[in-house]
Amino acid sequence: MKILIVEDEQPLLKSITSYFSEENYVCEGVATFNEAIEKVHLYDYDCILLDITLPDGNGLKILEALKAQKKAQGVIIISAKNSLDDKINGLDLGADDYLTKPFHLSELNARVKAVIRRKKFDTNDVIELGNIQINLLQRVAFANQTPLNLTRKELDILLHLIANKNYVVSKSSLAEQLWGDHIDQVDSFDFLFTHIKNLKRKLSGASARVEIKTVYGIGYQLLET
Amino acid sequence: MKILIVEDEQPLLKSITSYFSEENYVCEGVATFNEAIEKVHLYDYDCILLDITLPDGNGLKILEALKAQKKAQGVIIISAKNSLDDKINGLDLGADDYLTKPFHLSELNARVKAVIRRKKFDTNDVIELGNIQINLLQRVAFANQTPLNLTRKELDILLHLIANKNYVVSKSSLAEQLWGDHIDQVDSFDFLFTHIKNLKRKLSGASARVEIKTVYGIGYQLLET
DNA sequence: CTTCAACAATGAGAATTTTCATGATTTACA
DNA sequence: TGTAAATCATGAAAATTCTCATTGTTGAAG
Repeated sequence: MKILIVEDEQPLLKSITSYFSEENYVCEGVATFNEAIEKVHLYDYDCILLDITLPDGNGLKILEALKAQKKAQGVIIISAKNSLDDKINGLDLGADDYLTKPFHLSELNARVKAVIRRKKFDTNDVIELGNIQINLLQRVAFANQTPLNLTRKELDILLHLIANKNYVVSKSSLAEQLWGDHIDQVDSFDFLFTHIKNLKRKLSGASARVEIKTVYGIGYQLLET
Repeated sequence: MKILIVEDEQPLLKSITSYFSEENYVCEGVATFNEAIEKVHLYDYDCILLDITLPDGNGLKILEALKAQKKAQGVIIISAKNSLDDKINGLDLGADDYLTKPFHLSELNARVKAVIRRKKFDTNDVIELGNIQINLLQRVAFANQTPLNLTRKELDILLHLIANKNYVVSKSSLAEQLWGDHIDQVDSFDFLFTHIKNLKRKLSGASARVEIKTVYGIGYQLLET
């Protein structure tokens, strides 16, 4: 997951960046209107955190620019508490969520997760990746026309990996996805290993053109092949 | 679950009330400061939705009153969009969440759920009910000192029933609790019946002083005996 | 008071999930 | 490099969860 943080207050920018880096996001932070415009044209992000009160231009302009190119990233607007009317404008212009300062980083985190999820999955009921197709409504997956017969947990893992395609997903992130907040510190990832093994077997058995690469000590990474 | 809605705009009050009734909450709605104060002193609520711009007094006063008596209900403040500074005051005065108009009822619903959950469970790691004890951290349950050996799903069901003690919990509500948003419309509750059966067996087997009463056509209800 | 249809309980078996013991790989570091 | 410790893969067994067929119950309508 890659996010762009547009924020002119340096301390806040730093704390957001370090928080989300900690959460295993790839973060880029910029402090000015021009940098933001440039980044947005050059790279793809999964989510953009946008402070709309920038010194060299109104952040809403960036929102318009984002809408013009139609990439699939989510946008969360951050604003100072005295500019609330921007909320209406921002949401109208296509932002996905809105947060006023001051806020807790955990709240921002929750919203980023929600926005990314919505963007990735909610709109289309069928996900395609390489020769894999997943019908989210029926929760069934195919590789070429043939069903993969994934179990619930296997599908959950696959979806989480697809949502973070090309990025390394930590074991604890996967565990959280599978088990919600039931357990804070999982003492063993045995069950994960097993599910990953079975998932890999089914995928390669159906000659799916994806690879689940294991990243030693960290987690797993899904790549198209 | 019982909630009090304090809101002077009649149409909004009605729509909130009907929405949450639909969601199987017991709702009471009042439109004035005095009514609210009275209700709050007479009854216990799990959550109070509080519009702080009332005609006959500032809603924040109610918050103070709530803090004075220390019942365990959650409070969510609702305010018009131009009174944002109330947010700080409200949260300082002990509100649990804050929402500005206009909002989606589903968002309000999500926050109510979150607040109730936090209030019910997060603070103390051990729940007691009758002769039942549940350690939430280890997720183990006892009746008198002996372990009930509940499985994950059984414990989830029991917790959801305890959270709604004395109220009838619909089957779909339980199913959602067990399965998250995986399935929208469950076609069969067979798995629920089975888990309930096993849970009942384990509870009575350990002579726990609670009863899971089945409410024909609706769901289940947990009572102390 | 019956009868009927919808709903719920039950037990058995199938499928999935989890645990565990063992063996293979990777990495750090001497 | 070589070795040890940590991490991961694997297969089999145990535990849990889910499905299904059957039986029992409930409440509404005649």
